[in-house]
Amino acid sequence: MAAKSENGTTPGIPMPWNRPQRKREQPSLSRDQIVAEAFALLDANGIEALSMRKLAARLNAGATSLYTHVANKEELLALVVDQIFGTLPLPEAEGSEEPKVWRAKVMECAESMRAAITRHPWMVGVIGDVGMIYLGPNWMRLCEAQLAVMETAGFEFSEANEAMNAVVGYTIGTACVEASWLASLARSGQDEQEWMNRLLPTVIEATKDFPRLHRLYTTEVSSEVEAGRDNSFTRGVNVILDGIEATMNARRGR
Amino acid sequence: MAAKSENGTTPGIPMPWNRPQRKREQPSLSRDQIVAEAFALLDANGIEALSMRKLAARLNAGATSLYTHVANKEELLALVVDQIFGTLPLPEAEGSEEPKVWRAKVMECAESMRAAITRHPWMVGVIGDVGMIYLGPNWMRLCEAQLAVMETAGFEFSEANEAMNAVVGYTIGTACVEASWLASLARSGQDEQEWMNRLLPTVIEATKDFPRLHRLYTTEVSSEVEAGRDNSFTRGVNVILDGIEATMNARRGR
DNA sequence: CGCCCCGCCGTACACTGTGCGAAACAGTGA
DNA sequence: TCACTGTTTCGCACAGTGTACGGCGGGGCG
Repeated sequence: MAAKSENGTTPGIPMPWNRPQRKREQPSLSRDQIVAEAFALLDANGIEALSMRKLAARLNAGATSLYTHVANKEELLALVVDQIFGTLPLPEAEGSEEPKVWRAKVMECAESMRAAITRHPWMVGVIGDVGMIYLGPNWMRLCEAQLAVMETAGFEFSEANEAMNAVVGYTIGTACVEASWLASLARSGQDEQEWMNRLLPTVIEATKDFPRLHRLYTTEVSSEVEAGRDNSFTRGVNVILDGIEATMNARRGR
Repeated sequence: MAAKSENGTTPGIPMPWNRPQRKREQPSLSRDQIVAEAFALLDANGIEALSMRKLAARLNAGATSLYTHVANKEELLALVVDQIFGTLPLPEAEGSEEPKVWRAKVMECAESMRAAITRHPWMVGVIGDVGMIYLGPNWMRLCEAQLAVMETAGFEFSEANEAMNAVVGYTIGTACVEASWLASLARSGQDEQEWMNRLLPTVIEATKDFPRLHRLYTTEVSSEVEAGRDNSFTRGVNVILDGIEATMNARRGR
């Protein structure tokens, strides 16, 4: 009773000199720190390396402490994803009147978006868990900028929206397929070329009944896979841009 | 002692007449059954309703029994996904020489693929976990058929491949965005229109700094959201097909 | 009959996200 | 100085997860 308040020899009683003495030594935890560390963890070891406990350990914090800054894991992931989109360069609308200019701007935007997804392949596993990604501020900023480009290029509002959806849809779809490949590649821990060499025989065997795919895999993919993917993507976007431009010209013509 | 072997009144002692009497009554468990039941579970309650234990319970089996038929959960998911692609109609190549015909065929293929994804929105959360989906037999059959259509339409091999990638990429990307929306909608348990009405004010508030998006959400989306998505998708595919056709015409012209 | 093999399953392990209540702390007013 | 308040931190616990392992029991074969 008196022992407790006065000398405190009872083990576990906090005394001034051995007290942890951290007077909230840092802000200690902030949403930005958490997001940043989660990002690092994801980039380092993929999606299954991110658990609330591991993340908290990295931050020298208790697992459940995170929940004062982040509602739940889903929200955390949404924040991380939107932060990625925040690193992409925003296209500027000015000077987009000429076809070559806006095409280049849209192309660059698509390429950087694809690069972001393939550089962080774990994103593919995240967009499924997280609804509402496309309502994040950075994502919206990106969309707004791209719409602005299309509008100053001379598109009507709904045309611009359609065009953007086409490009963005293609970009996300392609990049997701690529990223799911890259993610399973990262898990295997092997070089892309080497992993390809190991996998190719199986694929060729599997495509035995499909002559066109067989030809595709035996001839096309054989060398420099990465550059091949880059070129393929660029051509795909160009095809879409052709379609978009044709649409606008048709409207002007009539 | 004697009671045990002779009259067996002790509870739990197996006696011939109440013995389970299954002489391996069925194959009892098969890969197809497992996949089918997993599919049902996923369709009923989404991705987080599928655990090996729950699935096994549905099949009156022990949890770990599944592993004799399926390597792990990832493989199971891959099987389920490929089975979905197996239900899609295969386009036939014959008669695809005329532009209207092959465009219609490709369009139908894209639409059915999108329909499959949006009807089973949990797929979005799966394509991330599972690499190698696009090496499943049914998926490959689909690709082969689409390539055949493009080739008889007069495209060169690499052109056909490019065209298919463009359409498929756009389809997957768009459908995934839609499905992620639909999945979070399914979790909310509300009607799409109602959920939209509840969400729209927030979105409009959030887009305050982005005039074009603001306009988009205040005017465009207000009514009949589902039909709107359908039309938007169709127009997107048409834009891409325009681009593809232009590419071919350009080659013929030179 | 005995043997082996293989499908089945109970148990166990390591790990997950997160609710709850207690603690530690900063700030305020008396 | 003290009590009180609101916020942040965290240990514990719970209900689950995927799946490795070892045993069990029955069918097929010698």
